Amino acid sequence: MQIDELNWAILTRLQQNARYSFAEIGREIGLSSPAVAERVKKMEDAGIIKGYKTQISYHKTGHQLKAIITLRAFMGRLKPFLEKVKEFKEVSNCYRITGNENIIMEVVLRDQSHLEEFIDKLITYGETKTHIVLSQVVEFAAIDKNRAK
Amino acid sequence: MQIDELNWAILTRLQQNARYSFAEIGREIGLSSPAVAERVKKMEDAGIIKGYKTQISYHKTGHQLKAIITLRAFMGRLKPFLEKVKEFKEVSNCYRITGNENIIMEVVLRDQSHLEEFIDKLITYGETKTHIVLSQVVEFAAIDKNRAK
DNA sequence: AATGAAATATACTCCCT
DNA sequence: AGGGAGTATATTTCATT
Repeated sequence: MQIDELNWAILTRLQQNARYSFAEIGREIGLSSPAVAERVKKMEDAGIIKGYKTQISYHKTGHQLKAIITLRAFMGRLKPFLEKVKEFKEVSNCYRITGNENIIMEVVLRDQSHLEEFIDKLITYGETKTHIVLSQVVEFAAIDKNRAK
Repeated sequence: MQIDELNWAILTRLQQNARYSFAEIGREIGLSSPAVAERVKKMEDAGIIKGYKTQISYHKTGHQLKAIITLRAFMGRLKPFLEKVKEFKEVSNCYRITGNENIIMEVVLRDQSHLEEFIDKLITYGETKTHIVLSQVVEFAAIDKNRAK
């Protein structure tokens, strides 16, 4: 499925604010609201739009720290980890990557003792390296048509 | 600001789907829609809710690869990098972290030549290490009340 | 802080082009 | 693929408790 100018205009707005109304988007790009709704529906069905998420502050929900943890899995322990990681509520994002480490994850934690606990849960799977997040410089930047320039 | 049971119930639903209507949330948790709207407004004002984002497929928007790149900045080059990184459209997320590397970023790229180009842009700022993302095991997991258990 | 009601706005469905 | 009309639903505002 191709993404034309109008669909990019829609995607730009929905990435900014997922609660943008179809009517408002339509007004801005010169389309009726059913037309916007139909385009959005098609982009959802095509998998271009994957979902609508609310970002919440980890800090204001009682979590003092965010960390990036890499894992270099022991022989035969990668698969069990991949099964288990979905159950770890601390993990916001987890990627399988190339390189010396197999896994990189973003975790949100109550405090340092919670970090300690969490690292302990990982030791049966592999060697870990922990990096505490000091600040977030860029957060969830939108993908735009000209990203690839 | 405290987050009571009802607010957690709202946050859970909005994290699942940012386009959930207040009326529907209200029906599920036993509140009128103005009550839900008011609670959401307060959580926005308090900074608990930071925004509503649409997730789009980088693959289906013409980007073949995602990578995690770490940067170990040269002396005096961290600050210039922090200014500049916001302009790099390739960067979705960028964190300042503790440890041997100062910076970790998630980047979305057209193809390998685009990766090469991008790494070239970074060489004046520091040493980089690149990890190609093979798959995403956990994506944007919701923060829930019991994450911290 | 929540409700119910009224006014406004939006979304959805259907038909037409 | 989009417009327009009609209906249903949602949001917003406000008075009340």
